[in-house]
Amino acid sequence: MPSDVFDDPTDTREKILAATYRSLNEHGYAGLTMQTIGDELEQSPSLVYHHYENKDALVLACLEYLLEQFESEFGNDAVDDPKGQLEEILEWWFATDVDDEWHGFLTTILELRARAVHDSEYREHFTRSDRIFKESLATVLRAGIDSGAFRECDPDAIAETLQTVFIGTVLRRSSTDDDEWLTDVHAELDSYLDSLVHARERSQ
Amino acid sequence: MPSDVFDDPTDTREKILAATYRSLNEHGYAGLTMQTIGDELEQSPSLVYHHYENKDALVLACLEYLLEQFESEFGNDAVDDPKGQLEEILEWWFATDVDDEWHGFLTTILELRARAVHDSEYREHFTRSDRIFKESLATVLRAGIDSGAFRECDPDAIAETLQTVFIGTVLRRSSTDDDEWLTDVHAELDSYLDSLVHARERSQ
DNA sequence: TCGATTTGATTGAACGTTCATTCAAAGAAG
DNA sequence: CTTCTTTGAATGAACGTTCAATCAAATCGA
Repeated sequence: MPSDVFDDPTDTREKILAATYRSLNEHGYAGLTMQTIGDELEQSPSLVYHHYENKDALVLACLEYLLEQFESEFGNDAVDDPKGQLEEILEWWFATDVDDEWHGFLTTILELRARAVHDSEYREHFTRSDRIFKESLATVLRAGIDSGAFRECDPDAIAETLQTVFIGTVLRRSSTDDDEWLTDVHAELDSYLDSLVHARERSQ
Repeated sequence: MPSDVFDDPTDTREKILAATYRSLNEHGYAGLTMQTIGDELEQSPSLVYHHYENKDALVLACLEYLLEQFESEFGNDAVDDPKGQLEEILEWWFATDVDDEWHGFLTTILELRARAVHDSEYREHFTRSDRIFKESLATVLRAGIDSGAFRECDPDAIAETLQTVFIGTVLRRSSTDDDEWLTDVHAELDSYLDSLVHARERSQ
């Protein structure tokens, strides 16, 4: 996702969101000041106040924008190859050699998630975004069950589980220097899916 | 763990750590000021500087203290009932009606973990603490394999996976308003352990 | 068409606050 | 008296936010 987002923002509001995102990426939330946003924007920090109420409103708007982007990209359209799609998602998630843009994106979102702990506006956002993301996973699973690629299982429970693992993975990757456990977890998750989700050989 | 920690700190340094922990719990890292620590301590903020270099050194010392506490409590002593112990850990983790002290503790640690994203000192701490915690889980698993309660499986990989799920769970709980997914994830994790870790009926 | 007027965008300077940190001096203990 | 502990006041930097002042473009009236 990170690539195409904010690629050619035409209007000022969008430019500001882009600058906010870049600034967030570079300095993290703790290092995010109206000044760095202004620098990134190559315009005065005061300009931002002409378009957004205050700093938090700005960051929330940025978050909202990214979510909309996700929705329009991965919005639940028809799933043609559930098994392949699930594998693809896992590959994506566990890729170790992934370019830093994607990892930076995840880390940025993660840092904002930490703010949700003590800020209800952020919490509401992530409650919603988790629901959307989970639904997106569950859709793939349901399609697989319908097509016989997956056995009769609880798509919602599995989607929630996958999401929890994903989130845990992102957090661990961003907050430790180790990476070796990644392949272990990936392998275990494959085993889990193999034995509980993927249809048994020649059962359909 | 939260209960007994900092229960009767005798010397000043420990009192300061206790006050830091309480302040962290109440206001979160973002709201942590030398002033609130002083208030909690019922002494002047300047006193803290007589004992600790600066704010970050203090928070890191606090984190370190909590980790030592964990090590001395759950340090790898002999495991007598691996299966029961594993279940106990899971119950603990997924308990929804848990008193807020435990949840507050996890949330506090989590918030500090978010700092690790942009601060290598914190990152080093969590790298180490993850390793310790994982080893603690792996010890239980290894004991189970030796005793025949668990089948031949990769204890390290499973421990890493469990830990990833745990961390993901804590993060999701602390950053969203939902809780329903908790039981789903717990159930899936049980299935996973049942089919891949627990020994088959009457196999030993 | 051309000047006047409004509107929105943009800026730089300034304000007020919060906070970590320092330090000289007071207090307590032995 | 000396040493360690503790304090209150002061410092200085960082930062979010405000605002009066420009400026360009659009709108309008005649």
